[in-house]
Amino acid sequence: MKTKCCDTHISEEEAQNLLSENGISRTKIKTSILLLLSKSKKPLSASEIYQKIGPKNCDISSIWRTLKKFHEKGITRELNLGEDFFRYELKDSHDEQDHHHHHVRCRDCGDIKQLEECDLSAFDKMFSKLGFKKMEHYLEFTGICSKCS
Amino acid sequence: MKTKCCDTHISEEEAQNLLSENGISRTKIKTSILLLLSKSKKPLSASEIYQKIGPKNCDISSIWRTLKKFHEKGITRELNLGEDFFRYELKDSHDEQDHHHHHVRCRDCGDIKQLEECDLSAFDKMFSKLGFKKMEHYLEFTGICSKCS
DNA sequence: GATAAATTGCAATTGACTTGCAAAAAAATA
DNA sequence: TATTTTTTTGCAAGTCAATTGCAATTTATC
Repeated sequence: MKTKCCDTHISEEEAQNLLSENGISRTKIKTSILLLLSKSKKPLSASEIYQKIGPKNCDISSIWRTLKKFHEKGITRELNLGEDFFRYELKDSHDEQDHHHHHVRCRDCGDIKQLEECDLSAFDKMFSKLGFKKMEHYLEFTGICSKCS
Repeated sequence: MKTKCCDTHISEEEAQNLLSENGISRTKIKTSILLLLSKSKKPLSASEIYQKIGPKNCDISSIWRTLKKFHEKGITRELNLGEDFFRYELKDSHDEQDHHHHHVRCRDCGDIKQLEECDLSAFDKMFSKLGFKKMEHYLEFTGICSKCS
């Protein structure tokens, strides 16, 4: 089953299939979180998800456990956009190479936009198109060092 | 006065001058933090600094306040290397353009190395030279959006 | 439908980071 | 140098994201 990270509505049935395919119980909360992530135009934080589901309908700890499990299973990506918390988005499940994209966040209002291209030189034009100024970027690498592999 | 971000020992006097130049009180703690950052081969976290200075010799809140002030004055750079805390390094005080570099962090042992070049295509070679594998990179942008400027 | 396994809510806990306040140290002024 | 003003410090308490133990509930398995 193919899913896209943002702004792609998946049905409740598709969400449940995604859970089954990954050996995860098909519960109300997990389905809801998948639907929310698929509908959102930007990656969501745990507390945003919590607010959307409704504090009466679930506990924040259940959301954290779900997000952790999704991340372990490779269903979602955990993003740090320079805020002091993480955001989560669905991975494209048919994209073996994990063609992740990037985001621009306004340091003033916090608005987040998704970038469609991933060539650094191309970014500049895109930023002016988007109306963004005073760009700063954050680029870091992780890997497995020689001692550990 | 010229300082380099990592692995450059500055003297106590140089550290104190750096403080004065930036209108910051020349206290023992602030001088110590500058010296530690200049000596370290990798960016340091607040708690690493706290351990090195010695918990009996200062309070962690003073370290946080100092790091915050250094950051405000542009003396240091605040880095998020995909951990759940920040690391700090000295900026090169004579580098007007803030030619920041990047880092590789081993997802296994946490070891951090500094990259000397900043051309994305050049990174691949460097990683094999460093013996790093299974690279992942984290690239995000922030800026000021049209609504806010 | 009964049993085993996983998930949930609740409450308590950790760890990064912040803040108010009074005492101590540094800077400014005479 | 002595005195006043300003800044910094330690301590304690607090915030907020994220984690964990446990008993009750739900889902999966047979």
